[in-house]
Amino acid sequence: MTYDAPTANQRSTRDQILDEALLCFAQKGYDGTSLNDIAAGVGIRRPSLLHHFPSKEALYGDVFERLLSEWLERLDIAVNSSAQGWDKAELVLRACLDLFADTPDYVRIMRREALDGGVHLGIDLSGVLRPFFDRAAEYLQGEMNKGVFATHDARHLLITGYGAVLTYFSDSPFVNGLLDDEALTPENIRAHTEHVIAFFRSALVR
Amino acid sequence: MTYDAPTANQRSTRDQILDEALLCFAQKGYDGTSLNDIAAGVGIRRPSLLHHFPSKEALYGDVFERLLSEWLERLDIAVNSSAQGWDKAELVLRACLDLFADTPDYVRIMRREALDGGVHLGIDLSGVLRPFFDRAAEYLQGEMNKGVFATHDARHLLITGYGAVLTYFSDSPFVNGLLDDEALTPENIRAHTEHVIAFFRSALVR
DNA sequence: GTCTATACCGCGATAGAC
DNA sequence: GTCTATCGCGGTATAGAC
Repeated sequence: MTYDAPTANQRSTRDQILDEALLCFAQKGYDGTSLNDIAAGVGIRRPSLLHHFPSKEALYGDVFERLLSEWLERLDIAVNSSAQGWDKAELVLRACLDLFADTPDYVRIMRREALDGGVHLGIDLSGVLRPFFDRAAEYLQGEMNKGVFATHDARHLLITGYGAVLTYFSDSPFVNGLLDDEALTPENIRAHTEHVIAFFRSALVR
Repeated sequence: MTYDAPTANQRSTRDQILDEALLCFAQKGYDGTSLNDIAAGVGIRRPSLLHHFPSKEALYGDVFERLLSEWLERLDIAVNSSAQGWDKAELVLRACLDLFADTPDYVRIMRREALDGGVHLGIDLSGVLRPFFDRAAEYLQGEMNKGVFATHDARHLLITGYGAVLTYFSDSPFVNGLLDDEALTPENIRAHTEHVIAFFRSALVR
């Protein structure tokens, strides 16, 4: 029998902290989360946590950065695909919905940041997403002008879409109560995803 | 000249506290708001504030109760109107959108509570809104069955609508950045309201 | 009804031993 | 890399004077 090397599926302490921080920040928000909560979840003490990250703010920043890079990566693939018309819009919708289904905690943090106006981040969140927003608005407007999509205000349509896509996941504790069922079961997530796709399709495609 | 009675437009200290608390809780959340913040906004000291409300939680509860009663009151009027078909759906949408346009802070608190799952309230928030939700789902399903509305999953449609109606107001700091303009100017609110109405109309009415 | 003073706790952060 | 110990700050809440 060989020497006990760390098993491959054993994550590093730093990654465990990032995972636990994601969970706590998503559930209780920045101010509602203490470093004690996170450290306890990992099984270490608070000073040990601060050995890996210089401050609470820095830890939060790293959590958010991971979120944002995954989101932008998936968005990039969908946006740069060769699909046309509705197919492309559906690809973008699914890219977001699938990511959010995989990691609903991302959505809750994202929503909290939108509510707070990004005060906990050094970066300008809207600024980062603005290029995607403007490009999407241009695309929608183009398809409307060609008569492929029904006519709506492209920018307000995007905001409505943003709200529709995020809400089911971000407000899942509330949705649980409305549905009297767990919102985030695979079946319910699937049902909601297909609903959102069909709904936007029926509003846009003539 | 008569004796200096409190002028009519001078609100009581208690009401001033409720107003300031609404503002703070909406902007910074429950955990992000200190009683010092609220007291300072009113121009009194923290202990004086605790003379009017027994605790932070009780104050928050009163703020939320005021919000909820106004919302339910406006919803009741719309729901019990004699309108039929799309007209009734539009009345309900406008009842919410108009209230939220008047007091966007209500929306931000409501959203924060939905995110947190109602932990700061003694009441069951979803439980209070559930009767409206169920009744609305029945109505939509009935109109779909009659062929007045296009067919969608009624309950998921309501959640999508909830998200679309709240998001523009709740996430206004983020929307500011996307639009590169103040989301909550009267003109922009009006544009968004009309967009949401038209959008849902085009998805539902055949 | 508002004030001062204070008790008590948990927070983020630092220093230094092992 | 993790720990104990400690600091300073700000939080909620209470007691009592005016």
